Amino acid sequence: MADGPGGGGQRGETLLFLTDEQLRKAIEAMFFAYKGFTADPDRILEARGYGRAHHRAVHFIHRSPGTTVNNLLAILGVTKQSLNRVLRSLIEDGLVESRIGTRDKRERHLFLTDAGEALERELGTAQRARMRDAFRHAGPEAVAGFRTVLEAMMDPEMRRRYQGLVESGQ
Amino acid sequence: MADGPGGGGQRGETLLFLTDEQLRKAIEAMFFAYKGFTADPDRILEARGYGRAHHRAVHFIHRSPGTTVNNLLAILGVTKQSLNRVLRSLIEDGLVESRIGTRDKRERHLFLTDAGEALERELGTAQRARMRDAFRHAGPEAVAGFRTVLEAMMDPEMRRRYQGLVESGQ
DNA sequence: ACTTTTATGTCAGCCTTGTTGACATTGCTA
DNA sequence: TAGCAATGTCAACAAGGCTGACATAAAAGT
Repeated sequence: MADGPGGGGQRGETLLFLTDEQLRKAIEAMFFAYKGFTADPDRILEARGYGRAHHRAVHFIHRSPGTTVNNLLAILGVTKQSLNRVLRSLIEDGLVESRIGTRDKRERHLFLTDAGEALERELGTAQRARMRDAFRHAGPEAVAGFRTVLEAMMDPEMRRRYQGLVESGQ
Repeated sequence: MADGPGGGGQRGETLLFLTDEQLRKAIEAMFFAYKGFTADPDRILEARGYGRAHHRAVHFIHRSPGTTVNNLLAILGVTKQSLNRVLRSLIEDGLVESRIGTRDKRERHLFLTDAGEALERELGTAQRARMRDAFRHAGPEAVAGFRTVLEAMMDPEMRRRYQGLVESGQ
């Protein structure tokens, strides 16, 4: 009972006394933080006539070069029609290249062109800068806690996918 | 140098060695977690023919009953036309009540009706349950870190607004 | 060999939710 | 009384979700 705010014991099966009020604050924090999280890329994208959907596509193609359309669909969790609209404009603008698969010729493998990499760098640099500043202000223990909570908040399937991405790089 | 991943010293002016790789993981965690964060409310809203914008309006009216339209505009960060569309449907459906201000009769003070409170409860319960589960799995230190990082990630103006909300309840 | 399934692309149309610009009303304030 | 503030509303547009339907090519199964 002398555990400080939130009470508790060990990680994993902790007994936390969380009031609705505390949870509501966390919910609002998530809302406001996500606004900040997307603010910088949004500004850059707007100048180019792109939106958040383009950013997501560029990001995941950059981090997994050669990924297939189906892979991307699963990660982004949108319909192929929605993704295709975005992908088409990126290909037309010369930011993404789509190569027919060698093993399976039905698949399209997606790559960023030099121009695509340049945009990714611009977006990623801005977003990482914000994240880095937040991390520096919060300190290392906070960063660890942040990642832990975020992972616990994901849908199980997304968490699996996220952790798969983290470990294997594909 | 035996500080574990991320290195570092004390909070506030910590020296963190953050690789782009680590930051990219955090960025993806934020993306996937936000999906989970909104997933449950989205399902409930869809059944009622509402969207996320309705949820946000209902949430902030619930937490600050009697708030004005201008207040809500500032918190949500959208145009009045966009908010008005959502607000109008909520009022028409009898979830929100708009009362003319007594001191300043130009202002409209917004309240949830019983039906509005019922919807808020349904949405809030689902979202808090997810947050609570995530917090329990992560443990108290993680929760503190989570909140700290989120706050640091907000735009300064939004952080001011958020902290104002937290402390005064208005 | 034939059939089915898979991967992808595309067209059309709809919805929510954001935007800008213009304009009207009411009421506070200088 | 003039001007500014708070709100509502109309119109038009864009991004990015969605569904449904259909087409093609290639792999896989029988």
